[in-house]
Amino acid sequence: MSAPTMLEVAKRANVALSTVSYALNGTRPVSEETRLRILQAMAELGYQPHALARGLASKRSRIIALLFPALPRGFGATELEFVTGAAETAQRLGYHLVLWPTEIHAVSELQQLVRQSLVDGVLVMEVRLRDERIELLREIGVPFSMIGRPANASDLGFVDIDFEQTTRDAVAYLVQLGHRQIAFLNHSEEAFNAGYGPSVRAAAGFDEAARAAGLTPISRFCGDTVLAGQEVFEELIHAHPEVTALMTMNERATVGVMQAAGARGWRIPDDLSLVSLVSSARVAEMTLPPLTALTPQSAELGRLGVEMLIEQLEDGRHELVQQLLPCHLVVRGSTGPSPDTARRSRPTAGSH
Amino acid sequence: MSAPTMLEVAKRANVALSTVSYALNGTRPVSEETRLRILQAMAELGYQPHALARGLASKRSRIIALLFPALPRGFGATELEFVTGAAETAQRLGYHLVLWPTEIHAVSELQQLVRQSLVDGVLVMEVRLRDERIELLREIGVPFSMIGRPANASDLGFVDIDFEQTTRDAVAYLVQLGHRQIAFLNHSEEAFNAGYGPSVRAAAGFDEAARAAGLTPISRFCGDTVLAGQEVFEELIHAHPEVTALMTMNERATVGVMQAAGARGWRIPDDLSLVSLVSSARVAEMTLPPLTALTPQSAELGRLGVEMLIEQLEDGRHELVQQLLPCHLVVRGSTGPSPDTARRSRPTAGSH
DNA sequence: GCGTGCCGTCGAAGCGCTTCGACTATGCGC
DNA sequence: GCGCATAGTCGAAGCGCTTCGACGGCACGC
Repeated sequence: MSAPTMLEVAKRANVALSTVSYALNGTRPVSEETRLRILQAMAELGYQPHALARGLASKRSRIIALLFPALPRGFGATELEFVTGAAETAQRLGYHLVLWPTEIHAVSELQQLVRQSLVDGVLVMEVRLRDERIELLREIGVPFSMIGRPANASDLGFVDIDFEQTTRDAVAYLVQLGHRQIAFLNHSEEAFNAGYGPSVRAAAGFDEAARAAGLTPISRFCGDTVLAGQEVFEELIHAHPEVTALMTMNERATVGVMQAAGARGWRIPDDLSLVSLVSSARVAEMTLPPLTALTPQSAELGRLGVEMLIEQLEDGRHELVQQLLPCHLVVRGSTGPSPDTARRSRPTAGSH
Repeated sequence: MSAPTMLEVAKRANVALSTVSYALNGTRPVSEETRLRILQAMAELGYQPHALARGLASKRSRIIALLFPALPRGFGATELEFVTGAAETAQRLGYHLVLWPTEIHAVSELQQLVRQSLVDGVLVMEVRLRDERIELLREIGVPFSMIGRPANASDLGFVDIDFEQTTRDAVAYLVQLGHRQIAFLNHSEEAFNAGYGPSVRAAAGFDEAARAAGLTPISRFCGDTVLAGQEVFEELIHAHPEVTALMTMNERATVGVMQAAGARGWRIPDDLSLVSLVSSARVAEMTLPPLTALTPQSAELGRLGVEMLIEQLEDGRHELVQQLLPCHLVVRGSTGPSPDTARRSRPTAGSH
C-alpha cells in the first residue's frame, strides 16, 4: 500500500534501476522502446519520485526559501501578491517554496537554516540598503536573489521596483495637470535612516524629478499612522500653503491627510490632488474618493525573483540580472487640475 | 569546506556514528559525559544535521505544506496574517512550511505533490463546504488539518472563525445601540451557492441572532465591488427604508455602501450605522469614518492550524480538535445610536 | 577484418542519516 | 553467587535515489 519505488518500476519494466533513473531524468540516452515501457510502468504504478531521496542523492533539493522579515512596517496586499507570485512560479518550474520568516537581525538563525542544506537557494525580500542577511548569504556561498537591493549591489542579481522612475512618473503626471507646487510625504525618518530602500530611493527620485521640472522639492517624513498623516499635513500646509498636490508613500498616513484636508474644508481633488505611490489597487479603492495610485507589479516581481534564482541554480554560473520594474499609473478620483490656491481659503465657494 | 557530517562529529568525539544520532535525538540513553563531548564536537564543527538525509532515513521530513487556492475572492490582509502566523509557528516547532498554491479543482496536481512524500502533513485553508481537496487528502491518507471546515467535519480536526458567534456579537452590539432594523450584506449569491463557508455560516448566524432578538432579518447578497455595494444598498433602502444599521462581509461593497449613503446625504454613523464583519484593522482604518469591525484573529488561526497538524504528526493517533475562534469587536467611527429615521429624509437638518 | 567510438544498459557505490540487533558492563533481588 | 534487567555503546543494514565505471553490441573507417 505504500508508495512504489523506482525499483518496482524497474522490475515491472524489466530494466535495471539505473535505467529508470536515466529515462526519468534524461541523464543518459535510453532507447525509445524501453523508455515507453518504463513510462507505462510508472503510470500503472502511479509512481512519483521520492523528493527527499532524489535530493539526497543528487545534492539538489529543488527547494528554495523565501526569506522575509517579520512584519517590517506591516505587511500589505503588495507583499502578499508578491509571495503568491513567487510560490506559483516556483511550482511551475518544479520547485518547492518554503517560507522562512526571520527577524532581520537574527542572522545566526538564518545560518542554521541554510546549513541544514534543505534548500538550493534563497530569495530575499524587503532588502535593506545595508542588510546583514545579504552579507551572510554571500559569505556562506549559498545562491540567492533579491527583491530590492542593498546599497552596493553591483555584483548581485536583483529585481526591484523602480522607485526613481515611479516618483518621476508621478511628478510628470501632476505637472501635466498643471501642478507646480508638489510635496512628497515619505515614510518615517527612522525608516529612511535605517536605509529602507523604497524610502531612500523615492526621496532621491522625487528631488531629482522635481528639480528637473523646475520645481522646488518639498518633502516630509511621516509615520505610518492616520494621526501622523494629519499632523504632518497640517504642518506642511502651514509651511507651504501654496502646495496643490501631494505624493504619499504611506497608506495610513494618506488617510490621515484626507481627513485633515476634509477638516479644513478642502475637497479632493478640487482643492488638493493626491497620488499614492507604490500602493495596491485593493487599498487605493477603499477611500473616498478612490486614490490615483502608482501600483507595483508585485506578482511580477515575485515571478522574476524566483526565475532569476532558479536560472542561477540550473546554469551553474549565472549572468548577472538586475531588473527594475516601474509601477503602473492608475488614475482614480483623487487627482485633478491644479486649483487656484487663492480661492481655497473660502471653503464653501466650491463649484457644485 | 563542505558541511560537516555526522561521521566527522563522531570521529572528533571518539564515538560511533550511531551514538551521535542518539545524543542528538534522545532516541536512546547516552551518558552525560559522552553527550557533552558530542555536543562540543558539534559546536566546534558548526554541525547542522542534513535535513534531507534525516528525512529520508526517518521517513519524517519535518516539512508541512500550506495549501491555498489561487486567489479565491482576492487575498487580503487577513489571509496574509494567517500565512505568516502559520509560518512562524512551524518554524518555532522545528518544521518547514512549503507553499502549495493550487487551483481548487486541480486535485490530480495535489495528488502528485503529496506522493512525492516531501511533506509529512498538509494544512488546508479556505476550505469550502464541499471540498474535493479534503476528500482527496483523506483518501490518500495524508495527515492534514484545516482552517475552515467542510459541511461534514464531524470526524476531522479544524480551526475556524466562529461566524455564528461573530454575527451574533454584531447583532447584539447594534441592538444595544438601539437599532431594531438591521440588515445583513452577505457575499455574492454565487459564493453562497458554491458553499463558501463564511457566507453560509454568517447568513445562518445572522438569521438566528436577529430572530432571537425579536427582529426580522433582512439580508442581501452582494458582489465584491464598489458598484455592487452601491446598487444593492439602493435597492435595499428602497425596499426597507426603516433600516438603521447594516452589517457587511465584503470590504469593497462596504465602500460602495458608504458612497451611496453619502450620495443620499446620509451621514455615518448619524443616519446609518455600519459594522464590517471579519475585516482586518488594516482595512477598517482606511475609510472615513473608520469602520467598526469584527476582526478575526488571523495569526492565531494560523498558529492553531499548524499546532494541531504537528501534534497529530508527533502523537501518531490524534485526538480530534475542533476549535472556533470568535472575532474581536473593535468600535470605531461607523456606528452610533439608532437614528430617528423619520428625520433622515431631511439631509441638512443634522445635529452639528 | 580489426580497432574505434558511441549507444544503451547494467551493477554497485554512495548521499547522510535513523534504527535495529547485539554486545558489555553494571546494579539489583533473593 | 546467579540470573536478569537496564544503561550505554557499537556496527551494519537500510531509506530511495543519482551517478560512475564497465560492458556488450553495432556501425563506421581504412
